[in-house]
Formats: sequence, structure tokens, C-alpha cells
Amino acid sequence: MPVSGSLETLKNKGYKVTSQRRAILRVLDGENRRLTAREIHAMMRDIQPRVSLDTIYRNLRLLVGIGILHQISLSSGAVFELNGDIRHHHHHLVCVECEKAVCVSYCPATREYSERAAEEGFTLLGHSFELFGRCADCSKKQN
Amino acid sequence: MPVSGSLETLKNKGYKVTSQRRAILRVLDGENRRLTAREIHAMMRDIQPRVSLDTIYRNLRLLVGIGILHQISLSSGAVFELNGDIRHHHHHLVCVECEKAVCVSYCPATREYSERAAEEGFTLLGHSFELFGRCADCSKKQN
DNA sequence: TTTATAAATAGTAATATTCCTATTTATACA
DNA sequence: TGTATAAATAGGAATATTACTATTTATAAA
Repeated sequence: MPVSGSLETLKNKGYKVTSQRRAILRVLDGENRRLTAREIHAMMRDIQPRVSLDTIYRNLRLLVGIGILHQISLSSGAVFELNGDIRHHHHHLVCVECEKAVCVSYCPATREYSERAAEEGFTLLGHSFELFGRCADCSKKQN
Repeated sequence: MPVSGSLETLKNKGYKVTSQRRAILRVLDGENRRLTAREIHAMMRDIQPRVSLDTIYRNLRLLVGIGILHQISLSSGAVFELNGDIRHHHHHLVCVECEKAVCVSYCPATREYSERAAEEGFTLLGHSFELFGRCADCSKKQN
């Protein structure tokens, strides 16, 4: 039950489970590709006709912050996908030329970081890790 | 010679050394705090009166992409600082409530990642790593 | 130095993202 | 089940960021 797990997480961290948040997760769960905030907004209008863009952006930020979603920053804007136990947790290798994003299957957020965060008095909620580079095709073109 | 080192890097990676890029680096080098794109733009007008915001944003993205700058994404917008050999290379622990950003002194981009990137045919240029959480003060407030 | 060239820029239009505030709603608890 | 309360939302205004294109400029090579 992917989405319901995220809703649990929300609740456990002290956030309310609203119909808008449910809808955002449902839309992302139903698509097998990364979506922009606009796309999510458009797809939600069927079930949430009056949802505002502000709500989308605010919640995407929250969901990324607590690790339920993954944000990939492309020069043309940000795209989002489910993360964590829902889909296999991972990070991305992004081509700075063509914006192709390849998944990288392991994660740098080791216990070491949690400890360091704790030393600073922080309660860790999530993390982001992105690698930038040029893909094979774009490297060739440059030569 | 901090700034000149970055200019070398630019040249080595095949990018031109323009007066606008020099000015961006000089402004960041002169300040001891993180700056927004707007602030950089404002501070550059003394030496580059006609510089456009587009140029600032385009170059900040480039400089982050190739690892010369560091971008910290706050909910109120992005801020930038020098990175790499110029200042000591590091990452950040950001409070999602109050936006306080603490430096974390070590880096997850090990040789392992370079190898993985190489397998995918990518030439690595840089990376970003950010930890999100609640700082001590904001954690207290919530209880 | 002069020239050819692709890359970078300025200026402006178009989008994306965030801010603000009155109103609505999920949640805890009586 | 009602009610109180803080959190969340809608709607629109304000900013931030990116896109587009004609022009300028850094660079390499003659």
C-alpha cells in the first residue's frame, strides 16, 4: 500500500492528512514518470477542482523535506517522483546538457551523517544528493 | 588566489572567461556570507552596470554545475557561496523551519560514485548534498 | 594583429515559485 | 458526536527564475 504508507509518515511527523496531500501522492503513484508541479496540478484538477498552485508547491516542498518525494533539479525546472520504501530509495546522475537523469542505486546518508546532525542538535528529516555531469552522448558532441 | 583558480577551472572545462563571470566570483569572494542571485546582481552593478539577471542566473547554474559554487535551497529561494578548494569543501544541514544552515565538513562523493558515473558513460562535473531537518530550537518549539 | 566562430550577453517576455490573508478543515479531546 | 484550535488551503499579488533572439565578445588560428 504505497500511498497509505506515506500518509502514515505524514501523521507520525505531526502533519495533517489532507485531501490535497492524498491527491498529490495518488497522482504521483499513478504515473510512472517524473512530474512537474504544473503537471501534478493539472492532473489533480479532476479530483480536486479548486486546488491552488501554492498548495501544490508548499506540499511538494514538505514531502521532499521529509523524504517522501524526490526532487530532481533540471535547468528547465524541478520534477518530482516517489521515493523511500515506496519505490526503491535512490539518487540521480543528471546530464547538465540534455537533462537526462539516470538513477543511482545507493545512498550517501550513512549513520555517520545522522550522528553529525545529532551533534548539531538537528533532528534529521531527509536529504538530497545529486550528481552533475555530461552523459556519453553530450561528451562526444563536445569533442 | 581564489578567484583566479576558478577562472582556470572554467577555462579548462571549455567555458569562456567573461567579465561577468569574473565579477560574480569577485562579489562572492568579497562577501563572507551567502548571497541570493538578486544580491549578486545588485552588487555587480557597480562594476558591470548593464549586466542582466538572466546572465546571473545562467552563470550561477553553470558555476554550481561544475562545482565552483555551492547552492543552498531555502524555501525563500536559493543562496550561493564559493566552494571547492577555494573555501573548504563541505555540505549543509538545513533547518526546514527557520532556514538556519550549518556546514557539515565532509563529503559523500567518494571514488565509488565517480566509478558508478563512469560506468554510465558520464563525465562527472559536480554534486550536491543537502541534509534537511529541524534544528534544536525548532524541535523544542514543536513539543 | 586580424578574422572567423561559437559561446555568451542584454533586454524583455514568459513561466515558475513564493508570499499574504481571510477562510476552511483535520485533529484532539471533552 | 460536538467543539476548540492550530494547521492547511484558495485566490490572487508579488517575486524569482527561465526562455528567446538579435547583438556582442572571448578565443583560437591565420
